[in-house]
Amino acid sequence: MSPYMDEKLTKPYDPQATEDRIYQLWEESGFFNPDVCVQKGVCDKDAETFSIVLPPPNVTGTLHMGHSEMLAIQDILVRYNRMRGKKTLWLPGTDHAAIATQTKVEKKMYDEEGTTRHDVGREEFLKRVNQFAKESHDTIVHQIKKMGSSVDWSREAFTLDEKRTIAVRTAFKKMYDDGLVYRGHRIVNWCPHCYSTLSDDEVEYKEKKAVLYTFKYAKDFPFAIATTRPETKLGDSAVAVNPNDERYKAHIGEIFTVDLGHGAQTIKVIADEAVDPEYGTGALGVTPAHSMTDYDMAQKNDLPLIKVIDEHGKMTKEAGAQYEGLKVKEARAKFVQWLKDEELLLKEEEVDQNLSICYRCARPVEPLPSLQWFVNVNKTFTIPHSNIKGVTAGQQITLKELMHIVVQNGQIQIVPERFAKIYFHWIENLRDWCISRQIWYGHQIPVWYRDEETYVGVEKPKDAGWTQDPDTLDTWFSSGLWTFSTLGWPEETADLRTYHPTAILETGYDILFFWVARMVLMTTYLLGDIPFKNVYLHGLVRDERGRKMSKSIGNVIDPLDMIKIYGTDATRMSLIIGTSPGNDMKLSEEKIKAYKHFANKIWNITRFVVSNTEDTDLTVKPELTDHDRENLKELDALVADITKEIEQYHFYLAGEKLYHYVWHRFADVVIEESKVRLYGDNAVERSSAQWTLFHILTTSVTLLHPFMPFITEEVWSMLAHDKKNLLMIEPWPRS
RNA sequence: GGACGGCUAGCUCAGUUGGUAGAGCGUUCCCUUGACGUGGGAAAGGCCACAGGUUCGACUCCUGUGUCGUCCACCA
Repeated sequence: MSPYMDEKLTKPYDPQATEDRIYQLWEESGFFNPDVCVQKGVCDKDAETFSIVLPPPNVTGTLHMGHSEMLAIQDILVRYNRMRGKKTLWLPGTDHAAIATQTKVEKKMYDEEGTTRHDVGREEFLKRVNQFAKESHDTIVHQIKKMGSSVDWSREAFTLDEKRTIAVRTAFKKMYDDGLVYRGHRIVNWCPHCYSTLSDDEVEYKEKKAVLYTFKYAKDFPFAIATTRPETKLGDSAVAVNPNDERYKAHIGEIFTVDLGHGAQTIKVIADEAVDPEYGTGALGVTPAHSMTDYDMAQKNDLPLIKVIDEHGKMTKEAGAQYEGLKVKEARAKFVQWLKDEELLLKEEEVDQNLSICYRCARPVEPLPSLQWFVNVNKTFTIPHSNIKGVTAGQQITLKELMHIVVQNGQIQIVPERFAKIYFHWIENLRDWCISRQIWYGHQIPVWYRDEETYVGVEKPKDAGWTQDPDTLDTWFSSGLWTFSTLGWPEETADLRTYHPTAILETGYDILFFWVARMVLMTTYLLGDIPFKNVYLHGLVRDERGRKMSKSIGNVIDPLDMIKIYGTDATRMSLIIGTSPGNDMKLSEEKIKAYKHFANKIWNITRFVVSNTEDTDLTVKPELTDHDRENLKELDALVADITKEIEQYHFYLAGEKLYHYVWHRFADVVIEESKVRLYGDNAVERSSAQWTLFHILTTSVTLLHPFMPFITEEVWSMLAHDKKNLLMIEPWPRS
């Protein structure tokens, strides 16, 4: 018991002088690591576990408010459960973020030395990316610590480290052996600028004005077609009409030979339900090589693919000598001119078009045929064992079905619930997942070729003459394994047995498909289990006007700036209160400031309580007045309420209720009423008030700890009680 | 085209088993009271988007409309 008030308490609360010191204290205690907690008796060896994996931030990224929000929510969950006596693990790591990182380094190289990756070669380029990632890694880790995150750094992982590489290759090989991974010549989303494939989810859409051209393939062709991409028509092999369209019915099955100025081209009239008779002329030029839907029609009707656009976004030889090498737009102008000259062009009109663009560079995506690796989501395979409700070992099942069933049967609960519907809808529309990328940074595909042979394995084949597939895997392939690759899979480690499935995955709704769904896919397939029992989706942090925070608008609020000015606790509270799962939040500096005031209030309450209880032995509970009994009853009700709200993931409510209680009940009412009693000469009233104030304060900071870990830990250390432990391992109050 | 979400005090948002509404910030007035002016006290301010329906009673449930936004699909 300290007889004197800590000197710090005589001054206003200074987060800057407190937070780093406290974080170091926590780290040194080892309690972020559940093994240490077991060793030191903080929790039982057989205690119930609570585990979450940190959604790994991009290794080359910097902390933004979205990260802060996610770290705050997860830290609340983790600290709460640790205090509840669970064996609690929060496993951190970073993501190599293949294309994002590669692009960053390429840009840096180009800006600084004017070189491209091809100038320096693959090996040298990767050396540079790795170096860059390594440096950047320390920045993001430091920033995660600044948020107060109680993650177990001893278990830190990286999606591209050695262990994760083994996991990725093991997963790939298993899928290959089961026929779920295949190499095929398919129409893929191709970004000529990034020079790589994109998955369907990486394609975004933008409304744009476009010209719809109506023209005939030839003067004697019986009808016209309409298109916004005339240049692709050089690769047409059919024209499709609706089978019920009376205008064209008679022509179905006819075959025409036309010449669009680059030689003979065979056009067959086919029927397909997908054709809308109302649009354009009701007849659709089928370009199997450069349209997903046209490709499907081509498959059904056995039509040839004529690739007229190449990977650089330029016309190929097949488009004709006069077009070869031209950019798409140039070719379009030239071909339209040709149509005009030939008097084949009937109409030009402006229409709205939904243009496919690359999510990274926002440039148009070219669908084109390419030899790539895919995950087959519709192929049945035999699941060797299963912890999945409704699925038994040995059953025939598809990846799609697995993804669907674990949410359908409630084994995975999504908060807010409405996202389950969105998830199901996504699965329904899901096509095979293109997983190969033509970039260098990432997991190189574990496939080796020698002449006509193909070898798939975890290790490179021993004998000579093998060449590894140059492509790398979609970054989400490796992050899909995250909940168990971080725990040691494919080895059957104690961690894997203890902490998997994880309790909850907390992330932004914007990566529900990219990541959450892929984790479900990988885990159900590889482990026959779920990756997590709950999914909590937070909204996006926007600026005070509801706009996305972006560098170009200049409306970015940097969490580190806010931490510096207002402290981490205030920043965390501002991201928790007034928000609800799945809904975007608007953040302003004013809001953060308000919680800085709250931190100060806690500080001043502490000063008041400490200075008025210093002369008393608080370990002995005195006789309590009825009034104080009422006060404690109210506190008990608060404990029950806060516990309930956290259990239900209502952090915003728990935080708000704590704020309200501490300020407007405890400070404004209980403390105010206590003054007369503390300064009066009734000994019973006085000691009852002292004990009660002290008890309410210790309970309040305990309840507040998950939300505002720094100030509460600091206050705890200055209270004159017999509890020497850190607040972070103090048992959660019972009501 | 389909689905989903928001629409509650000037602003940002809560409101979970239906009983005519709350918080923060802001505004106005008062208070150098011995924890705190990063404070305290008081006050103003809302036909809870609109229209129907269920009900003794609806911000809360149902139907429809409007509006803003998001996601998905896609017409070439």
